[in-house]
Amino acid sequence: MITGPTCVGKTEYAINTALKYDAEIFSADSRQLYKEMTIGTAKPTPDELAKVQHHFINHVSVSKQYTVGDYEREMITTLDQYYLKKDVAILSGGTGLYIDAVLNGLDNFPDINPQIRLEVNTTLETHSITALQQELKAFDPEYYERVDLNNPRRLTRAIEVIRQTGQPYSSFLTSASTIRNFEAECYTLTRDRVKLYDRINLRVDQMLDMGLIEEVQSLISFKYNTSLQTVGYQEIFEYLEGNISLDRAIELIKQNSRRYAKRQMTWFRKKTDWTLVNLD
RNA sequence: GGUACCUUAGCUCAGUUGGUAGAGCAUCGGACUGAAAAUCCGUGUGUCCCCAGUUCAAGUCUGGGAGGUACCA
Repeated sequence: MITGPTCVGKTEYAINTALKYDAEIFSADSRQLYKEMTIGTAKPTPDELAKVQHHFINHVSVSKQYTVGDYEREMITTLDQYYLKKDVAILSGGTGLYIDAVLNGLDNFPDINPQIRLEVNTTLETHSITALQQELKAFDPEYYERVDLNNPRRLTRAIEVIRQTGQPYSSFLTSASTIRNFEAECYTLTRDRVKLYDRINLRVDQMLDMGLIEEVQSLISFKYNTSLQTVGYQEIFEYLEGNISLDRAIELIKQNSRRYAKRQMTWFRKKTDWTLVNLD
């Protein structure tokens, strides 16, 4: 497994590693999954994709709602098949939750009726987050004590599970790792902070040269889909709608990419058994 | 050259009647179990431009200086 913050150089490193071990690459990137998002997600180039077989890149359409659960199930099925013919697989990407899902598995949750999520979101909008907090306190006091009570995403998730199943959300959490039929060697790529930020800034400028604005323009009808809740896209939407200048949009993309990188590093820092590789 | 206004955190700025300073953003740190490039939480000792004066006490009042902006010549 190869990970690291955005723009650290995972793509190249993964390809070289894959070539060395005669392996194929399995992406753990929640945005490169989408077919229509290419420039803004810094996907591997066609040349790079041709060098090594890639999986889970250009995997679904932006119009689809794709979840970590979908990802875990499909990945495990795909890997089971893959290991019949090859010994080494390279898992590469920067989405920490997706990596955990593959390596350790998620707990089993029932499928949620989409109608229920809509209802929970309606509660959130028509009342306030307080209503969700109270509901959580009543039906899952244990989780109520632990969650960020101001985090609407976390509360809606917990409440939708509670409403769907009639059981506390926390009752589904076991924190037990799923036993996989493979062994993982984990590497976190890093760079000096300042150099990483320089690379991010440069790459954003390159995305613009490659036609980021046109790509975002073509996706404007999907603006509210989960897939498009993505750095590089939301800012350009704002520019296209005349809310901010292009310079401001570019500045924001750089800044939000930096913050994203920082959040990734926070996530990876906890994984003390992963080997750090400084590329500087 | 004259007049007015401005100079406080990396940036934009608040600072009431004098009691040694605080917001937003940035930065930095953290959380994270099917929306995760999402979402949420926490984080501010800075020659208050400089020098002198008044005062028990000056970011705040007075004088001088430096820099900036606008208008008038």
